[in-house]
Amino acid sequence: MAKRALERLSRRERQIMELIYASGQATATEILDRLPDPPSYSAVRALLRILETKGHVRHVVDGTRYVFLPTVAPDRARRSAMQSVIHTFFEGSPEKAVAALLDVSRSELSEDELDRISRLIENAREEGR
Amino acid sequence: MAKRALERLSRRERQIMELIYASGQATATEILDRLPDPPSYSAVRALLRILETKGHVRHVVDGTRYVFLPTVAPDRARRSAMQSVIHTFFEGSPEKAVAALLDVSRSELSEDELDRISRLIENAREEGR
DNA sequence: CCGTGGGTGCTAAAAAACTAGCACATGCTA
DNA sequence: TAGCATGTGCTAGTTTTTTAGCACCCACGG
Repeated sequence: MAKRALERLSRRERQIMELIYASGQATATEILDRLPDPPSYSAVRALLRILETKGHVRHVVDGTRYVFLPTVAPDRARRSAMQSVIHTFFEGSPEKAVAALLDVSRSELSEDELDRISRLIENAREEGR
Repeated sequence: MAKRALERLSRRERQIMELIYASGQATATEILDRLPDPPSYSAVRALLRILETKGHVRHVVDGTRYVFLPTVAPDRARRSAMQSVIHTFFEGSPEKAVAALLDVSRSELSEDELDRISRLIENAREEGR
């Protein structure tokens, strides 16, 4: 699969991929429900078929339905998404990205989470040595 | 401007917006140079005109050329991008996002930067109290 | 003061994306 | 077991996107 594959998708394709990434997996119906300006059910299925042909998703059969999954491992997808945001919006600076991240989610972060995040940074520091 | 506006853009429009966000501003020529599968110069200009009509960019005149800028303040755009990534790829968990972020950019982070990041977290902690 | 290089706007047409609807399969239940 | 609900594949058509090319404008150097 080509790098930065998300960049090359059409609008709908991308919307669908994001939903699938967000849920880990999804059926046509679920996707239809969550899609903004929802098209027809048929249209969603057609898009899914295209995405499958292009290699972005695969499906497994669950009873009578198809459940669609990303072909790229979640872990890889995440890193690649994060990298891409850092590059596009933060001039490649992880520091600025962390700042924005904390800012955006300040209210939802508990003490515990902040602790764990601190620890992550400590680890990074160790490994840098 | 509607929220999550990036979601609604066509493929080329999105590619162009990302380039403009990444550079802060850009001319048609610059965009053409950086666009993957570059179209014609004319095509880029047409897209820019559309983006301007839709309110995503504005231009200022620089000598004889147009320089295009995002209409959304960089700061807002950044937060919104970060929020969106957290939601789509990290199940809404800032902690997981930070982990990935550190992971991805481990090699580029200096001691100093790590220090500054630690301080950001301390601040967040204070404010939480 | 004319030609050239580098701009711009606009339009028409090609290409790609998107969509609806039909035909068919399967499981369930009255 | 017939009917219904819920699936799927496919095709053809519409709509949107993307594109090239033409007409024009201005600055500048010879």
